[in-house]
Amino acid sequence: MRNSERVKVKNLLESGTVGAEVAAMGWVRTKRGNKSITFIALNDGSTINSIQVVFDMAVFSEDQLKNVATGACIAVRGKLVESPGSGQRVEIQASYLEVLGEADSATYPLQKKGHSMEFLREIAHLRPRTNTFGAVLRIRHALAFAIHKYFNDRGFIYLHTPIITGSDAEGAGAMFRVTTLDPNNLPRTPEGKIDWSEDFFGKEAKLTVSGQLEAELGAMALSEVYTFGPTFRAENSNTPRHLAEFWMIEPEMAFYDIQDNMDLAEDFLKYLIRYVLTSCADDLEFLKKMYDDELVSRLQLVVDNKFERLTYTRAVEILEKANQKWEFPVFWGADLQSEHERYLVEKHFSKPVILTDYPKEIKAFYMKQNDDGKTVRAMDVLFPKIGEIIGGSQREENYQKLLSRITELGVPEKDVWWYLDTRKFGTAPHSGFGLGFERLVLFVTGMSNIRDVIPFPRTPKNCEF
RNA sequence: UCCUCAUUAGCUCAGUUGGUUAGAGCACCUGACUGUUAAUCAGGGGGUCCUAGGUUCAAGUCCUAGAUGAGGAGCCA
Repeated sequence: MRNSERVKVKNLLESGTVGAEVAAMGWVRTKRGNKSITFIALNDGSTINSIQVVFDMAVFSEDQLKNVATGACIAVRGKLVESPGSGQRVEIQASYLEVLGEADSATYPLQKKGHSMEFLREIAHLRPRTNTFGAVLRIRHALAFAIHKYFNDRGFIYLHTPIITGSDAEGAGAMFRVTTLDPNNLPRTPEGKIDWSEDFFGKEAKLTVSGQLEAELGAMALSEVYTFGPTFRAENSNTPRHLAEFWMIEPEMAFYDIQDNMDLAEDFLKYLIRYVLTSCADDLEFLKKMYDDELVSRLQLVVDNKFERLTYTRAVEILEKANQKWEFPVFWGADLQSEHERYLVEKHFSKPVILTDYPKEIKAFYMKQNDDGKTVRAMDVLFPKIGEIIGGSQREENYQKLLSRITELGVPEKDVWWYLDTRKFGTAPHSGFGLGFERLVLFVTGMSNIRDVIPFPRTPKNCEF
């Protein structure tokens, strides 16, 4: 059977004409039956739902169906009929069966019954075949598509920033080294240090931790740009919210101040969630039923409410007055801890919160300094359950102020001369933010571990598949 | 990286104050059943109790170290 004959399961279930001769291909989820009739639930990933294929054992032999067990891949042809059973609108009355790939039922690891997420991580090559991962991966795709659509519809240019970087100044954490040198035979300088001039790029190279600095270069020409690509952090983070390799979206906009930046971030997040609510309703309903009863209402909460905007200073006042014991003390100048952020979002305001104007000491060198000399125009968007989902700021566009901050923090000027150049030649007020893609998928799917919202997670001590 | 917990059949787990031959459900195999919905019913096979030491007449159970996993924290997106 050829693909041209095949109809996707989603189309058969939603709009298949009763009485039509149809063909389908997919993987067997379950088989049940007796000597006279066999039922197979067939899934091709086009939807969470499987189509029921009915085999009349007067037409098919037991031998033909013997090796068609959970996990096998088959092609079937038959008549689409109204289902007398209660679980589905239509089913295929099979007249032809082709086994494309058997799956030995004694050794195939996936069963009809539930598996733990930990076990499924060990078989990440097969877990897309489960209902849960099918739903998560379809939602992940929908979000990725919606991100491009949102920006494209608003005239943003998709800018491909480098994955390998020679700059160590991004300041967002430990980096992975990229080298072609033989670790057992490293070239040395006369002083005995490693001679990086002998390496592939003639200098030390790393995997990027952020495309922001390059995105700013794009914004200084194209006005509005965004990046959407892989990002790497070599931190030894072992939490349900961190990956060593993850995807990040970083819009960067000329002429936007911090208010414009917040407006964009809020509108963007609401658009994405609304998109999934309407286009992935089946998958969300499944995840809600299986894992998280409040999933849809939590998404609706974000879409329906104006995000609360307040300054860091005001937030510290609220936390100091809160009748609550903190593991970490709250005072002006301290970085806010998870417990503080969660209190603001989940207890005090009960909706997403945007905090602005943080002390400059706890934020990056490129953020625009306020006139008070103490704070910078940073903004963090905090969400229920997962905490910080977006971090951004208005950027410092004044050459002298940026240079003095760089000097204060000891960033080598030779590493960022090109970044400083944008402030020398035609500088402009501009802003941007970073959104961790998997954090967004985590929030939208209600999964509890970030390793379960990316097909092949990379974490400390884990690089299989 | 720190703290806590866990590791027993393919999967999920039970296993009492240390004591005879380590159990259950599901999965798998065999059989029954003329429309099932994670089908049902009957029977069967299946174990390096994470690893290495130690205590003891006796260790799945107690002690030490390690490995792996999870949760919390930090770092952050």
